[in-house]
Amino acid sequence: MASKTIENYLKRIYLARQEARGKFIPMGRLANLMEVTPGTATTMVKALAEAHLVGYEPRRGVKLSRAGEHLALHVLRRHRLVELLLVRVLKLDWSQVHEEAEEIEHAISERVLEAIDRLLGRPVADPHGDPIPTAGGKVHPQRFASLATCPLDRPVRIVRILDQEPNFLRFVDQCGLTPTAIVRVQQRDPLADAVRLRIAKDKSSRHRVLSGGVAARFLVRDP
Amino acid sequence: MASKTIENYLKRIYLARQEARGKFIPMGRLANLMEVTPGTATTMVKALAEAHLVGYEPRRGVKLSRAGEHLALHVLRRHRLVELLLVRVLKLDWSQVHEEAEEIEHAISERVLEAIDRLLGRPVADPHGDPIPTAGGKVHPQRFASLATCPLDRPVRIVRILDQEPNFLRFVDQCGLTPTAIVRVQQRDPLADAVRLRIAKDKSSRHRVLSGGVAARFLVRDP
DNA sequence: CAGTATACTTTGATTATTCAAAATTGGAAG
DNA sequence: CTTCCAATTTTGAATAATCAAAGTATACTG
Repeated sequence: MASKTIENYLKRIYLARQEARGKFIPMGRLANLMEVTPGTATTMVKALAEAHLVGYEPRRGVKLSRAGEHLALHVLRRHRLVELLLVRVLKLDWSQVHEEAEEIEHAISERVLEAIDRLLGRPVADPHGDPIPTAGGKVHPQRFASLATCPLDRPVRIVRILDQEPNFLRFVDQCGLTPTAIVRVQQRDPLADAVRLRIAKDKSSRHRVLSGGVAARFLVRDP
Repeated sequence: MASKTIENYLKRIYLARQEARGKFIPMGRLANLMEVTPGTATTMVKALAEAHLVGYEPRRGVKLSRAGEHLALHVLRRHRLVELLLVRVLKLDWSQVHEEAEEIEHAISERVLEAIDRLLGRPVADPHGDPIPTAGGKVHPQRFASLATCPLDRPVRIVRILDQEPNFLRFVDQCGLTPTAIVRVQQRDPLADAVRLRIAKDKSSRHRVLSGGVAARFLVRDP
């Protein structure tokens, strides 16, 4: 059985690979993500390599092996189904479930996982819009535009938030920029790095201005 | 924060004290319950004593301190609320939830616990009839008779099963001797160590014979 | 190409939890 | 009392995960 620590390393490596499309994750980056010293990351990764869960090349970095990716996807499945359970059944706040799930994901068996999946009706995305891997370890590849790249003056639906920071999510909630919300980007100012948008369901119908970096964290598609 | 291991030691010590009313639990007994070697139990208990969670007297045994008992009750509360969630919401099998909860109990926060408690409507007992400690750490002291001691030829309601073994619980389920079931003890034969009873809702209305030891694991009260 | 900064790896140590096996002790049996 | 046994405690060692700090390589800079 993989320990909690091993599961977390694999999950982080998987998620890091998403962002930076390069095959190898440098050790410094991993150490940062895991909040450990670089030496710890090196030691741990060498152990993971022993267990054939990752490929490791000194001074280049790590990447997941087939087995490692499979395990990472299982952890992610548990994480995301738990998040959804916490929101939909236990009515927990959207912005808090990530940290809760971070612990629970290591404690639930296949049996409980299946029960959650059944109860929720085989959902395909968690409360942040992150796709839930199947039991077989497949993820539907999403290729969405973001508020930083979608066409101007056309309504789009927010489908995913690429950030789990409670503070950020509370802000998102406040603005009404949650998944399923409909918004329209009115203007982008590259020099000011500003994206100006209007939120559909907002009674006050206020404008909102986000930086390009923040806007890029909202994935959208046609409503 | 108390580790999973510490929580388990405290929980075991608490539960062991229930059975044997003597104040101190001998180390051998604890080592057995924890499935570790005696040396391990001694080491661990000395650490717990350092942390003022137990009182330890060499060659006499351990007992919980006020703080230790408080923590033990918190763990038990988590365990039992999780069991009930698994049965009532996730529809897991009665006989399996104990082992599942054994892991999950260490992973849930106060926030999640409160959400479960609310969702379930502040329940007072888990699926086995075991009382759920309050958030403040109180347990309503139950003083029930058992099938080994209750009056003959009078209907009684099963309210609690003092055993979590999946095999035993499956058998209990099969017989229909689950909590809330109404039964009547027809006869006790001390020499044969046999308790003969009839189950009310059983269509076949069959008799059932249990040993005295097994009968004592069913707590009952007036229906 | 030499010199240095940065990123990475190694080394030596620490904490938590465990085991196996040797040492001890407290009382039971003679 | 002495002897012995069973229950404990002690000792020495192992594993997992971590850190601090020293050493090494890579790449950048002039």
